Amino acid sequence: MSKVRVRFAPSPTGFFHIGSARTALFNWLYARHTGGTFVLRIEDTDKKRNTPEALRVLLEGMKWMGMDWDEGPEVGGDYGPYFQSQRQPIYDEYLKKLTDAGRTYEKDGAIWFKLEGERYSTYDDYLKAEVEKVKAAPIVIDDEVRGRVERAEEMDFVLVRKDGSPGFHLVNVIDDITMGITHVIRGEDHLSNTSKHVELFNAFGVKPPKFAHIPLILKEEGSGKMSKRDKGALIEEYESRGFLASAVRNYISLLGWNPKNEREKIDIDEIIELFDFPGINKGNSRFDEKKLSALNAEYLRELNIESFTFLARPILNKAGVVSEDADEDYLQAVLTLCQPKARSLETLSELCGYFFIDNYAMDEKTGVKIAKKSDPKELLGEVLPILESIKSFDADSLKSALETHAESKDQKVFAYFPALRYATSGQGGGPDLLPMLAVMGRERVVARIKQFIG
RNA sequence: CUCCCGUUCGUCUAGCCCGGUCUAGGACACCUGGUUUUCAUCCAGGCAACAGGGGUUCGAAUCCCCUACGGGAGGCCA
Repeated sequence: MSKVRVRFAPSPTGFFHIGSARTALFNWLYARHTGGTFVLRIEDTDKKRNTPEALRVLLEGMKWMGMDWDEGPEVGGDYGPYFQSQRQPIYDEYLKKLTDAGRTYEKDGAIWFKLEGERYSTYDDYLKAEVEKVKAAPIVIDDEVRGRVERAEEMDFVLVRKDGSPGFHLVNVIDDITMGITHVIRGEDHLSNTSKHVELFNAFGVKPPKFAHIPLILKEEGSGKMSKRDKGALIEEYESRGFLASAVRNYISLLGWNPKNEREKIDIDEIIELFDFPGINKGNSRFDEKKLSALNAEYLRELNIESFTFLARPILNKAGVVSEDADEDYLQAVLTLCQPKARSLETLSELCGYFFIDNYAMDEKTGVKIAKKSDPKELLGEVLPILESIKSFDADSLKSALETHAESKDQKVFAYFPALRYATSGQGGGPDLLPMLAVMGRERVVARIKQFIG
């Protein structure tokens, strides 16, 4: 059996779309699973849209997701060039084969592919015109995902546009032939195009590769497939929002594929091991950011504190919560407390911002709730001297000192907790209170309580 | 308009190929309870689906047909 060669052939548009990312991912996974080769080919024939910046976005998105390519831009390979814009001589050569075989003709300045079969003229409601159709023999493909699919082309199609540029169907097939592609894994939106492609493979006298048409990702709300403008459609957006690449990759691998072992959080090595065509679903799937977030939160919590700090720092910088030269030890101490509570890096500044800034917001609901039970100022007034005078400002010392005081007042120590938390953080919830106060430090805690009491 | 593909809880899905073990399993979300000083943690429980109809069969989520619905493709976009 020949070695698997798959390709991801995006057209740089300036965005890295989640659907493209998943197509890339499935190709990459299949290559890694089979020990094959993953080729990255750039379909940059549309000169207007294909800027260096657009290419950069694409390559960075690939790298962020951890999808490395064995052949393509930056790495080269034996089947190049890997930019369609540089492959014109190859297209000319292959087009000539078709022309020599009598399978092309010119019309309206463009070059068309000539189907074989009986021709007839008919009115087409979609084209709103009288057109020539062909009774071509049906093309049968044995799709790795869908099984047998039969479809007959009924109209000649354009090979070369009248401006001289080669069309998608032509270049796609020629590139797959010349790059030795063995498996074409792509979105189901190409399933109907496959009969055109197989016609071309046949005309070239080349055995077509295997096809695997994967289901589409539907937009979260409304109908239709996910498109650039839809919420959550862009990979770079997840990156900037602080999602973990491993979580995004894990989530989208589960959109249309299933490991059948009832587990959902799976590391990439295991996904590679399990990934194969039989696990790919036929039905389209709808994107669900909540589920992505849940998975992301799981990944986030199991990060070691160094990695967590490394990722959190720029996010907190950006939110204006932590300065560039913030104290590393304090930052890490705070994050150690916050990490188990974190659901996303995106909301981290809301979760732990008060550790760093003094003008934190006071949550009104919590304020009302606390005031109902007791007078927080009175409670805080009682414990303030203790906090000011305690020898060591650590969690254990605070605990025993506060307990002793509470007993003297015939109170439970917990009676003081809500007010302490609220005064020092403005919130009703957060990390364990005593360690939290210890990390904040005496100076900060005392100042905040004084400020609160007024 | 034509052709192609699909349809299991709100969502992602297991089960379907090789019909009985499915009073349809898991996960996210949601609800309830527990733990906890609190909470966006953790634990337990709950709600909730085989699109509809016809067949085949002793028996169908599983096989066949029809309908409905969803998605995609078809104009020199890829």
